[in-house]
Amino acid sequence: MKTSTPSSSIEDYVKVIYSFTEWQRKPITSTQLAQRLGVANSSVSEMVRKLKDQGLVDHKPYSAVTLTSDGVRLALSMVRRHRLIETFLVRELGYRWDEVHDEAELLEHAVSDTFIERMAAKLGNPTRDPHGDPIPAADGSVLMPAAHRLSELDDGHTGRITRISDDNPELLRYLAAEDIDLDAEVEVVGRRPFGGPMVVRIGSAPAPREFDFADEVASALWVHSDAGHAGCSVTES
Amino acid sequence: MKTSTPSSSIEDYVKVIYSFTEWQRKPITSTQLAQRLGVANSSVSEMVRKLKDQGLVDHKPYSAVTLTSDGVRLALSMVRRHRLIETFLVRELGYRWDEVHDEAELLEHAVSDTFIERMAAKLGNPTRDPHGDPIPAADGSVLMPAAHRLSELDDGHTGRITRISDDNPELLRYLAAEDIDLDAEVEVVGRRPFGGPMVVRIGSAPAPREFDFADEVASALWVHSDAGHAGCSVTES
DNA sequence: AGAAATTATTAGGCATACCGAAACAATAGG
DNA sequence: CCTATTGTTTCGGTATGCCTAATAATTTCT
Ligand SMILES: [Mn+2]
Ligand SMILES: [Mn+2]
Ligand SMILES: [Mn+2]
Ligand SMILES: [Mn+2]
Repeated sequence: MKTSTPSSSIEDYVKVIYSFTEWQRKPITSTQLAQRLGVANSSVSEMVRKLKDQGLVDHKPYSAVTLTSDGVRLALSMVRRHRLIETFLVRELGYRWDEVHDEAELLEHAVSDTFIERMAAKLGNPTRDPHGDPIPAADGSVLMPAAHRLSELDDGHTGRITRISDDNPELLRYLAAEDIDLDAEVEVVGRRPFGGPMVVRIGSAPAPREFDFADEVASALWVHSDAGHAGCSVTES
Repeated sequence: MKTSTPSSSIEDYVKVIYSFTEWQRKPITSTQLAQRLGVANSSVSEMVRKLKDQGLVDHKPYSAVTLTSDGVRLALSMVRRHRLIETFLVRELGYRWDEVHDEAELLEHAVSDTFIERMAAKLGNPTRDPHGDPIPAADGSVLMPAAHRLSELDDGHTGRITRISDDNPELLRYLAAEDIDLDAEVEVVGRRPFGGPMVVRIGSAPAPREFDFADEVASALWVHSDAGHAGCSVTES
């Protein structure tokens, strides 16, 4: 069926469906969609039917929702918008990285393509946002950094922070207060016994600092391995 | 009745009601509101009832619509938003003055107060937008420049362009192409006979240029009289 | 003043996007 | 394997904001 100009709700649905599989593996279910969007399950069922009618998703009743190629195209364009706006807010308007998400969530639906492309040009066509998420290019190509959750790395592993999950603003404020930012060096020192926090060394040679990270922190940080230092125990099933 | 957070439709209605009286005298009627908003008269009747319920307008059936003090407050905040965004688009993103209106019309509803105030600070708290319209301050105070339509000035009158009505993008493009901008010096040379165009000299001493302005152009340009050069024939009834 | 034209309001509907409750599938446990 | 729980969809209904057509008030013209 016809696509016309998608409503902002449609745009958000598609963006959430895409984002769910960006760093995970499995496609999203109705309930997960509902949770992420903050709407009732019944609303999702209705909207998914609409998305399917418009050729944006594939869906068989009672199973997960996946994007069609049209859906991916729309999602990438929304993700690009969102992340460019976040970058702009930080670089040009002095926002902190914990403040940008909600603003971008609304602006992404309101600005024109012209606005986006002029903004991108002004920013020098950045390829990642303030949280390290990759910004898809205008042609839809994405450069996904190879990264793993800090929480899943073996003891002794070293690397740099590539991405920080942006869905908990409080966590972002904590990290900012501790002066932990993208590209910081990290080393897994070890783990406290009985499922306790992870001990991590952060910072370069002169002044490395040690932190005890609760699992919520360690699994929000994504690490790119140092060159030359081989993989880790994470397996992609 | 309660005000909650006004919808973007409500914001547009209030803004249009305010703007109508900004450079004119009489309050707006239902039909004029409908024309400006591009909706049916019946839609206006319904929305005006809603605006009245929310305490934003005064209205007696079959008569014009006026803003309450709450309505004025909301309108000024929307006008401030709109004009700051226009200024930002021109100064920071390289938009031309005929391109900014539509973009601002959507953005004004989507950005936060924080965004507006950081933008204003970055721009140095400008007091007029790219078309010369005054930007209300955050506290609601407005500095209206004393200006009259060029079309209503007597022959021989001189002054500077203070404002250019922004509701015809084509006219704005024409003026830009002729290099006519805010603050340009103007002198009314005379009028061609039988309701013909107005002859106007524009530009400073070294290279003044003469133009024949159709009434649509002459009434879109607003002029602030030169200091020391007394009034004109316009009377405020 | 009375009829005609204009302007405004009301009535009845439509589209979008949400909700809670009810009905229906799928999976998990005993 | 059959039932209980969980997940998903369907049903009926709400709130906005828009429309056209019908009606009502006001203004204008003769
Ligand atoms: Mn959004
Ligand atoms: Mn982000
Ligand atoms: Mn608007
Ligand atoms: Mn303007």
